[in-house]
Amino acid sequence: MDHFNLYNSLSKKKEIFEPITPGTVKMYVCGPTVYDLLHVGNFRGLIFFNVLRNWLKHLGYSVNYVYNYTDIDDKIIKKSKEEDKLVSEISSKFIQEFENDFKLLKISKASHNPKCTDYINDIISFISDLIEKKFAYVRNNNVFFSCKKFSAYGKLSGKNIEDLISGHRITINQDKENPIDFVLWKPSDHGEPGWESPWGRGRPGWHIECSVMANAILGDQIDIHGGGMDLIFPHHENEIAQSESKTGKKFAKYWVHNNFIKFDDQKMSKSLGNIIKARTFMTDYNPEILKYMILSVHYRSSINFSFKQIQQSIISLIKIYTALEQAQNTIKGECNISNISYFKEELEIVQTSFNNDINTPIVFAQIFNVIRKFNNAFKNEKNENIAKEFLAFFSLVGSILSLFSEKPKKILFELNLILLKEKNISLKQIEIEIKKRDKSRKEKNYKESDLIRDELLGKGIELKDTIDGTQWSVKL
RNA sequence: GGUCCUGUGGCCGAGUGGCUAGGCAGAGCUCUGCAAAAGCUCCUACACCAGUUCGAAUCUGGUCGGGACCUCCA
Repeated sequence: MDHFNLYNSLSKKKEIFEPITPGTVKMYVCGPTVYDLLHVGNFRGLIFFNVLRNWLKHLGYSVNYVYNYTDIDDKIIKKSKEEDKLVSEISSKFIQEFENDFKLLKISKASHNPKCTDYINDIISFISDLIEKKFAYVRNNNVFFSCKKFSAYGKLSGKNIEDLISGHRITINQDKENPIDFVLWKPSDHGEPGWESPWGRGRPGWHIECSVMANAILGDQIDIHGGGMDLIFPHHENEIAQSESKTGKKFAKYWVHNNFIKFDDQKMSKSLGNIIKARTFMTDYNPEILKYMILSVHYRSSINFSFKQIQQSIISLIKIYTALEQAQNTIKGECNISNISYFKEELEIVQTSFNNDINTPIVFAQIFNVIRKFNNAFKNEKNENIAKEFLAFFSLVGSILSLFSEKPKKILFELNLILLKEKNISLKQIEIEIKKRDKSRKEKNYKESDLIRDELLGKGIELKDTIDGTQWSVKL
């Protein structure tokens, strides 16, 4: 695939990617509502869209990437009441917490991280414009968007207005002309945060902020708009309605949506209590594992997290870093190879796969092919050039995936420690046993040394004798 | 009820008309004091039924199963 093909939720097809303005890409991804720590699901989008951005940059585009914070919302207000704190205290706390989590991922930041409350004036003038153009109406200090005025309503989600009205699941609001109309501005009660507006003191509705911030920072038309697939309706549908009604232009050229993370085959949800916070995951396991797991499945398929899957990912990462360590140990001096020839074929497939709607599972398949090829070449002699090319391959692919930049020795130890947690043995015990065994081996008392090794193996610990001494690893 | 997605080997997971990824697990071999790592080899599947086609996991129709959205949600 010579061109970059990207699946567009709007056309439900892969399309050749061509930005509106040649050479530059404007990308907006809906960020979190900041009222709690984020879960791994939120991070799936973040990790995927980072790869998309990296790939676009690799293709030579200059990318303007906006990832927003929704810092005014009913959920934040609810939390502020529960905790008797200011809304701004809650939101700034969780923005900070998010940024702390984000740093652990070691991926580069978006170009902009706008906050909704910094754009209240823009929101007010955006809404005023919609009222002027008769797409919105005022009722009792509320402003509603009139969906039937926007004839293309439903084009993203494939819904039609009649079906939505006949559905029983829409809350009837007396002020609405039509049950499916949605609120652009609503009044704030005493004690709730609010801003003066032509419609009284109030705050923005649920969808307007993304339209406004995208417009303020990126302009009337953007190339890529992304988010989780549950945002398709109503959030993104409503964004289209607002933005296109205001500007009369097509809002986003490509709509890109990532699928969900399930846990033990169930959608993560608060009611089921199976939410995994990103921080918990990264503390219990490792950010590298999170990135690896998320990218090892195509972004439009759902992923299932389970303990077994996590273990498998750890094993795969150990395999990768073991080879990286081998290569790094082989080369002397700098590794500054720009031309990869030994792994040319695999690299081409990698590029084709990224071009094919960011098909990361195929990229991983190539990574393992490259590892096998490298190990094969190293069976007989240690060829420094191949090691350098191997590292160059990983440096290139790793920079797009934002993976594989850890120090092998360090992460291999950490990964094994994670696996060790599930075993009934401590690191200290293992070290003592290894010393005992070394002594026996030096005395050529192999019967004794094998006994020690077999006992450890029985507990799930494998020993391997290397030139650097005996090392241990966890066997599943 | 409406709209849409999906069903691949023991497990995970790509592939969307012929060449049949990759990982984990399992078996055998090479290497090694014995192991491990690594390599080689094997295990080779596409829910079911019909149709289109020289040829289908891949297209079409139907059946059955799983899931999402329609309500805040990544």
